[in-house]
Amino acid sequence: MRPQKVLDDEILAGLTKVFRSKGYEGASLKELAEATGLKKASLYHRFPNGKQEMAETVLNHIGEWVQNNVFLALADEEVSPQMRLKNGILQITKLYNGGEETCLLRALSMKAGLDLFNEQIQNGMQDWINAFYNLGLELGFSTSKATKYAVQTLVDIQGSLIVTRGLNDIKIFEETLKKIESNYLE
Amino acid sequence: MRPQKVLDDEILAGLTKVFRSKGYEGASLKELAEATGLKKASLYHRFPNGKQEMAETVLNHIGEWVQNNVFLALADEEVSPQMRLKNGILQITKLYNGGEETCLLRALSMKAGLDLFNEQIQNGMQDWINAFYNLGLELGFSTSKATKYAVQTLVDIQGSLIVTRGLNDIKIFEETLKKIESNYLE
DNA sequence: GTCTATAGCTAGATAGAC
DNA sequence: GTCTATCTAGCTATAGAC
Repeated sequence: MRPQKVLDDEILAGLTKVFRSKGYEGASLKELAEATGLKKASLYHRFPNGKQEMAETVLNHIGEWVQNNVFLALADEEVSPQMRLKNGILQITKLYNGGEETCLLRALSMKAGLDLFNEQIQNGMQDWINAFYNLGLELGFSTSKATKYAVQTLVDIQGSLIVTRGLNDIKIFEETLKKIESNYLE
Repeated sequence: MRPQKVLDDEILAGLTKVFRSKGYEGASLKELAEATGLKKASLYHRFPNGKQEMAETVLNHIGEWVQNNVFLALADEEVSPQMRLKNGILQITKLYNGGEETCLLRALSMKAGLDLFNEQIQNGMQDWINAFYNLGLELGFSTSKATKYAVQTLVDIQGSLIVTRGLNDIKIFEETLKKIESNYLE
């Protein structure tokens, strides 16, 4: 068995970078190949269903990362709800590289991507809301307040990433994370 | 002079619909032609610089609409600041068709579009912030509070449109507009 | 498992008849 | 001003050598 020229992690990192910045239709196989260091044909060996499978794999991989880092921090029963929030927000900062990176769910949310990944996008967003909903309950919120705050938190994250990119001003993302934290803790 | 087969308004409407839903790279000339009712070659007659010019035209056209409707309502000195807000939000609902339509600035905000339309997108977003900043001042806010609220309003609009699409739940957009209104008026 | 080469198609864009 | 026809380049995807 010939050794893999590129490790799986590097492949995933390359695919992720391209899909995040270019979206589904904007990501060409040429770019995906260059970003992973593999040739196009080799990519098809790893992902027989082509571009769609590559995007699905990236979606699942980021989804797992969020589960194992963001949501785990938010639900960690070892520490206080206040501390969970702080830790969760730290993981969110990491996920979006301080506001430099866009959200993959959003990047795949133009018409073509939405049609293909409708379910993953919907579930992914619902998971975010659920994670913050549960945190709200732990902080003593009513169910309706917990829901309201959870939805607003997702709106804040998505909106601030958009505006951060549009205005090329990372402070908007940073301030929004601070606002989310103080929202829950006041 | 041969009569134009399709009125300019219909052409713009078709281009707008496609760019909004598909983004810049996702919008193909085939689709743009079908949506406008013109053949590709005819589109090139109207827009000699091709797809980029079509997107620029749509950007400018929506920008003007926003100026003449949303911002005008928000700045109308004939009525009270409270009423301006109500009217402005009505225009925003119209702009996004109650949450069914995405924001063009966002649709053109993936890498390729950002590179081409950086300036229009940045100016467009800054205009939104300025409009709400001025409204805040009229309501007696300090400059720092007015800035904070204006940025948050843009974040709310962009974020709620994303989450509305992702969850396929238009109530998120509706509730966000209500929240923006009560934010300013309480 | 990776590569070169290429198929088959669609993209954006143009020429020229009417 | 609109059309049919076509160009070239790029796309996704596959074949087959190593």
